[in-house]
Amino acid sequence: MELVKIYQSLQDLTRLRVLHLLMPGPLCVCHFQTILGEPQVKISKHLAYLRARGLVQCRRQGNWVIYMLPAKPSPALQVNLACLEKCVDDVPLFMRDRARLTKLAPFLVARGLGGCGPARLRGGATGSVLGRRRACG
Amino acid sequence: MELVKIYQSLQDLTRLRVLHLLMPGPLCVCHFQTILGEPQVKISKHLAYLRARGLVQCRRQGNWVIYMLPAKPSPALQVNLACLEKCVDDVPLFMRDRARLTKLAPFLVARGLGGCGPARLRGGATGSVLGRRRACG
DNA sequence: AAGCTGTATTCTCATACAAGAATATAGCTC
DNA sequence: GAGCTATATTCTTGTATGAGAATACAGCTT
Repeated sequence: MELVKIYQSLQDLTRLRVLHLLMPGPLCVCHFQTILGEPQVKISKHLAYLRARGLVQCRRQGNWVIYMLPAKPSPALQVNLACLEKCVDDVPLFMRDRARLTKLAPFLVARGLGGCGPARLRGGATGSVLGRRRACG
Repeated sequence: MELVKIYQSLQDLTRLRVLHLLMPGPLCVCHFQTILGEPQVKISKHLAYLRARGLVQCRRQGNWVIYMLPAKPSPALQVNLACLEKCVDDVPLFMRDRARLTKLAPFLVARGLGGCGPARLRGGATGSVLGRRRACG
């Protein structure tokens, strides 16, 4: 049942915010972090969750990974995204997210075809060696 | 976030079927059992779940308990129920549920203001003594 | 290749359920 | 009030998932 998977995906606030931010267009991970103000792991795992269920797709662009809604979303997904947008239309948190998204607009323009712009945030990284599957191309 | 609660409630197939069956009008528990073909406990617990989150209301009618959608559903709930109906419109399982519902129509007419009609199924009962909260009036 | 930046995955712990068995209740009916 | 019917709740077990810490990587850049 695809519908159930969709609802499962929508059952988390962070994921709702992510999807809502993707409606206007693709967005790169670092922007999610900036806009949502959530830690890197959290964002990344929710994106992975959505990816695994086909609610989003992604593409690597140099060092950045750009997420977007599916090119051809299923009817059920389309309907539900539309529904989500309608329901969220006057919820402060979601409006604020969109407002922040708008502020990033200048960079987004460049981002459309290129990488990311500035946008600094919390969360660092380390490094080591291993070998498993990767998410994007 | 009310929306999250709604999506959590919609994330289970049995609950989706229950809500879908309630769209045309109130229904008593035994009919859910008959139509869905699921065990009594399962139905009862999902109804309790929905009740706890305000997605359904119920009223006792003698020995039976009639469930129905909220008299005044929130905008978000309304939108999502409409969305659900749309998404489910051509899914065999849901169509079958509705078909079965229709077959029960004669009883439903009587049920509207009264109790239940026939409709037998699995699952018995026992009896003992204790004291906690009840669900309906 | 070394180091850095951006992002993903693994591990661990805690909690939310889902399902079924057993049992509890309420409201009949006799 | 005893027994029955319709429905609900408790207990138990297994699984999904959420959050965070630590770590793994990929693709720059130098």
